[in-house]
Amino acid sequence: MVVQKVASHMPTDIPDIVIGRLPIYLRALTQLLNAGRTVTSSRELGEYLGISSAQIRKDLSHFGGFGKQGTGYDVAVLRDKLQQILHVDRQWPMAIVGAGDLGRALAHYRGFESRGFRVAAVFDNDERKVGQSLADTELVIEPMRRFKEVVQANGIEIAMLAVPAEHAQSVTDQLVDACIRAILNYAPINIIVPSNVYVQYIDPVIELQHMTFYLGHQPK
Amino acid sequence: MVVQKVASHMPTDIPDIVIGRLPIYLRALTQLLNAGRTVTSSRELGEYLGISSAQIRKDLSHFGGFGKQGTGYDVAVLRDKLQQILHVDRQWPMAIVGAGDLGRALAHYRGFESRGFRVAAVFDNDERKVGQSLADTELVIEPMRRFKEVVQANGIEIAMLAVPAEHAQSVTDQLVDACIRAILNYAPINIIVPSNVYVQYIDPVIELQHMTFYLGHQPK
DNA sequence: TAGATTGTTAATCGATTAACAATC
DNA sequence: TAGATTGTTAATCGATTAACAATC
Repeated sequence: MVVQKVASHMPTDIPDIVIGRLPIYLRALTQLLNAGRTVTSSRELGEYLGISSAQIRKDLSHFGGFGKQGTGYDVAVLRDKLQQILHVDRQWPMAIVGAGDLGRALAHYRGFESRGFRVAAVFDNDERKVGQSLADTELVIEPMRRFKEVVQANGIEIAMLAVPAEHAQSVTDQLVDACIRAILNYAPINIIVPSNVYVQYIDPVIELQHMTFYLGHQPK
Repeated sequence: MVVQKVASHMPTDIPDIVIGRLPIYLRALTQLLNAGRTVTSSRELGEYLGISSAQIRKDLSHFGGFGKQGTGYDVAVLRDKLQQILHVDRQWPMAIVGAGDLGRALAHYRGFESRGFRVAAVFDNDERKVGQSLADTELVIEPMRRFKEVVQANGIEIAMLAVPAEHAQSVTDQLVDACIRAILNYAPINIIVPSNVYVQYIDPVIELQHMTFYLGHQPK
């Protein structure tokens, strides 16, 4: 999806749709690397991802020439370059807001660390949840009144929003007030933010409905 | 988002990018309806979603004229039309494959029913999990060897894939073998399917990396 | 009626692809 | 060298927007 613009203010002249493909390339390269591959080509990568080789070369050319004629790309080199371009050659501390089933699942997810992120804090306003620690983590659920303080103390700029839809906007306002700059919104609702805050949406139903259009009329 | 094509075989001549926006419109209309609104306009909807009014009118015009000059759109009527177009004027039974934290969070998610979906079965291959029932649901975790049978008995055509990346492809092959036609893949890996199977991806890290590109270089 | 807003056409804008010289 | 593949240019394709007649 990739449906709503990331933000109204784009600090580069590289098309946002190109930026959106870079993480896909990075993920594929990591897979190739794990499979022991050392070189690849735009043709191979394209066939694997269902993207034309020309598009991959064009996308990468916005950032420089990373390949070698006749040979292709060094997988490790290209992965490192993409990590730098996407600024995930470091670990970004993140806040999870909402400690329901989804927030907890995200807190336990082991796939962030290797890809540039780390869950630094979890918040919820339910007093029964505050103070609970999350199994297999160092995390303790904090109350929202401590949000700003904890965010500042940990240099957090990214929040994952996992609260019920009816609270999403008011909680978003708190995130913005605490100078959060990027929000991954799991609530199935549009949120309104200042133009210097980036928002991406994850709503499984949106993706499911996209597919049911094509599935057509006769479910068994 | 919306980065990989939904499928190589498109059964209509309406652009897939248009189809991808319809669920967003539907979600916004439901919100408006919940807020008690009875009419809206392409201008209002567009401002709310950050989309031009012309685009909304153009998108809808692929399916007919649902508005009234001078007045706009009846919210309930347009919502019903979009539900029909997207084939969510019914409930699609779905299988969840993988009963880890994420699979369980999905099984407990209360947001499917009102939007055209229902979790009909949950599967896992871990014998310690098989037979467990999921709190507040009618669901009992089934072993994968029963997948085909349960899928057929329940008329399931959609699966949500929530297994570790290293098992995603082999499990996908099992889904395809059981005639699953649409897969929502939560594993952070590209999966390969026949061209008549639709796949959508949800990978939070992809969305996060899209945003860190813009966040730039100095995390505090 | 006057004001508002649709549905649609044509113009613009931008993204993708094809092709190929350069070169490893 | 011959074969392969890059990076880039120009052509094509497709999506978005502007504009407006129709009309509620």
